[in-house]
Amino acid sequence: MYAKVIVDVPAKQTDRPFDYIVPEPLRDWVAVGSRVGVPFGPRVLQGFVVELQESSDLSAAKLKPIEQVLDLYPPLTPELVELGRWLSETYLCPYIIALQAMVPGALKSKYERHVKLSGDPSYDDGLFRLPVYDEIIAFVQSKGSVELNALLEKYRSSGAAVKDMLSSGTLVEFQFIKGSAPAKTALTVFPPEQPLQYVEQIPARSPKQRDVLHYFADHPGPVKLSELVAQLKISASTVKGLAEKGIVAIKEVEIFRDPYAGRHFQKTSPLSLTDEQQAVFGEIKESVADQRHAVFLLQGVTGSGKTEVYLQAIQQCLDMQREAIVLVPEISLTPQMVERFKGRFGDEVAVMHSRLSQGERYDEWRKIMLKQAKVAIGARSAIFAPFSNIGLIIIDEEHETSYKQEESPKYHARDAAIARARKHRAAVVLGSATPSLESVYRTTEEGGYFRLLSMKSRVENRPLPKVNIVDMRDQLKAGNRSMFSRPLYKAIEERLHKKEQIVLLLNRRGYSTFVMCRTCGYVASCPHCDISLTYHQQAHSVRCHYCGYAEREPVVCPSCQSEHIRHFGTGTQRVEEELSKLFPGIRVIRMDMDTTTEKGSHEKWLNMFKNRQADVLLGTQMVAKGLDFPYVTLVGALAADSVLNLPDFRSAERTFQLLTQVAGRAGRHELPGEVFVQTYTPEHYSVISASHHDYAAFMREEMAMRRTGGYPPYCRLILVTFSHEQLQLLVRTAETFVSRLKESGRDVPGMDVLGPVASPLARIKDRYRFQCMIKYRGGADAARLVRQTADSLQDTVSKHKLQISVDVDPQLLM
DNA sequence: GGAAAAGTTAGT
DNA sequence: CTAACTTTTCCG
Repeated sequence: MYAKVIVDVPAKQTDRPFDYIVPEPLRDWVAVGSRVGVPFGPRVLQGFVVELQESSDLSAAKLKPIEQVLDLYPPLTPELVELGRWLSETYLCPYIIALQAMVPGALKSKYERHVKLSGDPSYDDGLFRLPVYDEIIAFVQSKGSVELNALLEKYRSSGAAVKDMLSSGTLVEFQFIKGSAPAKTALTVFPPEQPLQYVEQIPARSPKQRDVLHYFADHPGPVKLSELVAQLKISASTVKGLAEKGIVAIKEVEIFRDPYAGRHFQKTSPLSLTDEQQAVFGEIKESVADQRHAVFLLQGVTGSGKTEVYLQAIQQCLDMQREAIVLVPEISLTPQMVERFKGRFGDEVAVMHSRLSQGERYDEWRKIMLKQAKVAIGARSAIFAPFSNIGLIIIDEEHETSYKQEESPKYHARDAAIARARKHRAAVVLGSATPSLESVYRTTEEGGYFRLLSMKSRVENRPLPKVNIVDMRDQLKAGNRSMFSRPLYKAIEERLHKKEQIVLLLNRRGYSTFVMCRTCGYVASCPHCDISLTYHQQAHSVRCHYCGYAEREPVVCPSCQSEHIRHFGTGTQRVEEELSKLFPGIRVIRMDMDTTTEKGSHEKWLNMFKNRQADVLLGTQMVAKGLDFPYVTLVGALAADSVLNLPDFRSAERTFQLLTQVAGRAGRHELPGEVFVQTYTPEHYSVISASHHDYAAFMREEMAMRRTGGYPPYCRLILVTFSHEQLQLLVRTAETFVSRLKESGRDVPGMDVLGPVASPLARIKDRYRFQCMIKYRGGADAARLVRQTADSLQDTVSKHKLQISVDVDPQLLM
């Protein structure tokens, strides 16, 4: 038997399968999707089996056997191996990168290079040697074997000596692939069938052992040793005594780290649906029942009860003995959300998100693998949950940009979901209050086969909150220079008085704090990137968001020596300061990157707010999503249009979505809500239609703009970014690329190559960046042409370490 | 990606 | 002529 293997070298030349012999003893272990260790050139690499065959076209002399199988079960299903192929072709990345992206981080290849003494004392040949040789030998001997990097680190100045000893054979190198992530095990006690019949055998001087038997009489079934010891306040040796008598058995049993251990989820039952919900559910249910592939775009206003529809649709799917995947944006995967799913489906739910430790994430993934979970809920990468019989995929807040991965493979979870659903004949539900234009377009006749479902009213017919637009130019004219307009100030005052709660949104983008000199206008900027440095209060430092460069906050201007240099901008910290100045004694919870990095902090703050231990929840984007607190009656967007001024054709869409989302946080329960939107552009259609909760009006305007401007969804985009330290070479290569692509795309109708131009982020980490945009329509195979053209520049790329990055369907045009 | 092989250059 | 350095090739 022979296996085709994709090896772990993400390069053009190795981006193809290599044949290996499957040795007899490994036959039962090697399958499509297995992770294996294979000899490749001079070393052993990790790889994935993508095909098995009876014969190979290669001569027997060239073939080598697979060295090891790395996991008990293949970490990828054949379907996922195929999906990986699709990812690599659609998003133009090496196959191995796509395959790696689908397995949990714990299984990413880790190679360790170790050295040990060869045992052949050839160094003792009487020749003079530096004393450091003997030191190294003694060190390696004492440890048995040492990791090469550690050794080089320890004897940093004697790297040559280590190298010399390796080449002379005194030291030998061996490397290994760090095996599969170790499953955690626990000692577990297995009781006999009739515990009480053994009580007689226990001598009276061992009362504790009798206690154990009585315990098992009440609680049949195995139990963790540690738990038993804690519950009965006995020592482990007591149980061991029983085991030695052969009455109980103690075995190592694999356990899952349960990130939600010790928490009880209130079991919930299906709520009764409103007519609107019922209608929507009916459609989805029918498609799930028929096992027919379909994509539903569910447009439901905030608070219309989309989640309940999801829950019942999942139930339907489980009843069909099929599995379901639920994707939610990372920041709305709150404990509240998890609770709703665990409450309905209990242990059948696996939760995957970035705040879990690597081990926890691995265990959740394995629950799916071992068919212990039927529902996977998680952020973007949960779309790769290794299920084999998917009936339903739900993508909540489908318009969220976080569904697009910014690193290779630059996939969009929505499209990956559809690709998977087709193979499984599964239904896809894309839910949002503000669906993306791309998805809406695909519900139209010219755009695709999506079916539009909508829910226009909130549950129990609660009204949507009243939205007030505040023109900040008027505030300025009236002499109010604070970041709180008069109307918002009054509203805050009133809520404080009534002991109701307030959510304040400050869109950080474009408003991060920077350091500027008021005398000469100097702005502290990164020496390696074309971007200004961001001020961080705790460390009194300024930092670069792109390369991590940091320096102390300057006290005098480096340019003109003036002392009038200070930090500017409206960060959340400053809003917090101003709030406490304006409203002494106000209790503010600030949620931003600085306060939510610690594990569990996110949850802690939200719980505090929920328990009304604070009056105001102040934050960036993350306060706009999915939160649901009954006492919130006021929402303020402090700088609603900060996104609007960004040079991105999606800025109006983003503004509309953000305002609609944040407005939806108010008045979700008995108390009515009110919203204030502060803006310098009150006449903009995105602001106006958001204030009227008028999605249709916004959609009409924006679609028209996109059509005239020639932007998605009326065409598709590919963004190609080139980067290199030398500007000249960079520009020359980018120009060559563009002219070659134009040449080969000459006969492709509707394909347009723009640029090259300097990237909006013109330099990052000392590398200049140029980009070119490809617009195309319909099924034109633009991606293939781009790949061919990029490949034709391969020599320049590898010779000068020039980087070409291709982003199909980019979300950020940076 | 990394080592070996092939090709190129410079130094006596 | 070869050692040192660079480029190319290939890995199953």
